[in-house]
Amino acid sequence: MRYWLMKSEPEAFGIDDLARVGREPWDGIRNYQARNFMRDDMRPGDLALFYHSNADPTGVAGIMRIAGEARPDPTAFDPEAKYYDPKSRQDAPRWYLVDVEFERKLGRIITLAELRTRPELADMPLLRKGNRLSILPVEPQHWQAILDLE
DNA sequence: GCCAACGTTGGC
DNA sequence: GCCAACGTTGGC
Repeated sequence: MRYWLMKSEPEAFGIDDLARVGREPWDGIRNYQARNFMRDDMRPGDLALFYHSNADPTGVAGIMRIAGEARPDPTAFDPEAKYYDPKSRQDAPRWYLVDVEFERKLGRIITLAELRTRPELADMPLLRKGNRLSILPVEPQHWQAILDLE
């Protein structure tokens, strides 16, 4: 089983929203690296940190479970959708999503600022300068170290 | 709201 | 294939 970190702006969709709906298609990803992680490397049962970006505070807010194999992102086909991409066609989908399930909300937000103070997390891709990827793999030892902060 | 970082697009 | 222009992400 692998571990992941997935970012969302809580103003659009946060951990409380996921707690309410239980399960959600993680749509709107329009970055090839992030897509490849979902399509090629994620498996049902994998766990992911739910990370609040562009938030106050920004940081890890909860845990969710990958609930199924990747499938084409239908919002890419919809001209009315915010993330419509005319280059993604039904017979040749360009963008994919995975469904995620709520696992639990953390007792508190583990902030980005706090993660940055931990030497054992220093080599996490999340903390590398300029990294904007919205889906990232997390090493098991980093996963454990983050949850130990809770 | 600003801006650094960085990915994508498209002209050549 | 290069690279300038442009758009987006996301921290602050």
